[in-house]
Amino acid sequence: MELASSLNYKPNAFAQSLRNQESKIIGLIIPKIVHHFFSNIIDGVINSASEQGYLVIILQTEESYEKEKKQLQLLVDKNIDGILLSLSDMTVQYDHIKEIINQGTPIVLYDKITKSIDCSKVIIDDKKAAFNATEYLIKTGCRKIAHVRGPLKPQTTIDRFTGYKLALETYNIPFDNSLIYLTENLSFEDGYHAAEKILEDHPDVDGVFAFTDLVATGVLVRLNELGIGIPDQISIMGFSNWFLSKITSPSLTTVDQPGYNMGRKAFKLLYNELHQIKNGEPVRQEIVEVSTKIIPRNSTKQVIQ
Amino acid sequence: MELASSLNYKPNAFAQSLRNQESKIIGLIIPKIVHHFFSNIIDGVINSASEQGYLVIILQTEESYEKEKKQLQLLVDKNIDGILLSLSDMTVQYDHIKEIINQGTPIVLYDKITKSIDCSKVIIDDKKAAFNATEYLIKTGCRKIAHVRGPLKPQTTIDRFTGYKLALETYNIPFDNSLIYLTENLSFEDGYHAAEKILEDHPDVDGVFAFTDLVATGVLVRLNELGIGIPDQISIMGFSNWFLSKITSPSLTTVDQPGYNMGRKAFKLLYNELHQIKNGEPVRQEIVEVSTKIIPRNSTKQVIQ
DNA sequence: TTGAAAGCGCTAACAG
DNA sequence: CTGTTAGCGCTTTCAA
Repeated sequence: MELASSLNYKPNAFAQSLRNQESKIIGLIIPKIVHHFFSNIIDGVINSASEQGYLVIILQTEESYEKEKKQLQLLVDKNIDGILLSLSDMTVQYDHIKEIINQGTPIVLYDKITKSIDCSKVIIDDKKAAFNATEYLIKTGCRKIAHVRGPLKPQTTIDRFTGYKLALETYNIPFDNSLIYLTENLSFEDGYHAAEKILEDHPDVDGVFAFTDLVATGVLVRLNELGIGIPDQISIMGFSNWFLSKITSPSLTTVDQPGYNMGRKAFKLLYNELHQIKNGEPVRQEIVEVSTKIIPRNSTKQVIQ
Repeated sequence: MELASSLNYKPNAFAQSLRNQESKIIGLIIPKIVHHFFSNIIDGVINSASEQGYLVIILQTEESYEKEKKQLQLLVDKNIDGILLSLSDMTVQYDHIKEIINQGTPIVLYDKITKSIDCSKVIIDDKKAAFNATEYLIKTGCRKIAHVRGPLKPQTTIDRFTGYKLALETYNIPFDNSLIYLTENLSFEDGYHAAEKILEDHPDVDGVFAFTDLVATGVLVRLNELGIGIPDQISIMGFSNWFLSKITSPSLTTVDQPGYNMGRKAFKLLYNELHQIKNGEPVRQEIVEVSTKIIPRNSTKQVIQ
């Protein structure tokens, strides 16, 4: 041993991997890296992984089903030990994922998940969070609340829409389908244009609940440009607590979605499975729910007591 | 071959790596993932890497010299084929990097570099870009321009400071050291507090050139709060063209620093070296300069013709 | 307790 | 041109 360290011996990672059938590398598949929420996820995953001696390969799906399949295959072909995956918005069929799990590579889903796959997951309760967000708008006096939602298929967009609807029902506000605005890309521009349509269709709207902060920011900037008072005439509620929500004028009230923590939890679940597999223990699927909370800022009015 | 594909044969990546002494994995070391500029870098690197069949392991230094050393070692121990590195702000000594290069793992520096290491680099001309930014403020009528700079040691902060100073000289504006504000973390909060100090020390300042958009945004938000007219009383110039600079009120004039492209170029340089090494060709160091440009927005006045 | 050897799965070299 | 084999460097097993 002394000789080894005096010669500055370092074991060869390839040979170790070949022999032990493990790489100490995991894959992290993300829809889009440049989104603030997802870069927080990456941060959490990388930090907790490195605490356990794992490295992380990152790939993006850019919301494409084909890319999701391709990136998963790349990771499996490299014999990584496990995968953290957030589904692309285009993914509605899950055989490619189930197959990988069946072949022995554990997958943990986070954020954008599906009930159709039996595996560990890290989620937030989107329905509850959207309910709370909408309820908050109602409690600040809003009565005609538009919802700028995302694409039809993903579970998150469905759940947040459902939560919105449920809050209206609970407070006896009639649901009006023409107040629902569908956006495809969940981009700043989508929000920007949605704002115009909302005003055109419903000049008397007094609140907007957007699917995510980026969209909410688009709405906010456009309403500002059009001289609409925020929150006096129209209140805006975002979702995710992106960094930018702190610096809009007025600052954006939003739902905090703790990406860093979700990243850490997701790695933890994967690590546990890896551990169980190595020790020949039965693998326990776990579903961890991370809690959200409303961050009151200045795009909404005071709650009426 | 038919039999192989009918049995769905996939070569074992561990054995391939062991045999060929290459992993087709590269390492990317980044100061802080959650910064918009760096997530663009990641995006560019991952995309161009995957075009050539390479995967990317990402690690952060969080501006710590110790972490930089540690992360480099982790990558080398995993036998990755090469490393893309942006120096931490605390790194002033480069032996750990030179040693890795000497032992045969190619390193390409990007963004935060040093002249002391002889290797391929992707840079912008910080001095020129800062000169242009300051010149732009002068041409819009500013005469008393504060500079919120970063830490003393990194080359980028030095170069941008030098460019600022040079522009003042060129336009016969006396340099005043009390207009230089040092920030340690280059954070939103740093800018926020700097704004207060600037006003306190120099109520007649008419322009602020900040080291980066995050700092500029902090300045902008605080000046807004204090009722200062932007750009009428004080103009603000950022640096990097982060996404958030588009959505501040007023929107922030800034210098576009093309992260995505820099990421692509950096991978390209590394790939070329890898190629040259494999073919036994002499390795050519290259220094690629990516051009920047000013993005005029509403935190500055019109250029006086 | 220490030491030797088999084998992980591939590729490149070499023999037939 | 096809088929066999050595060896990459490690770990684990088995023998001494």
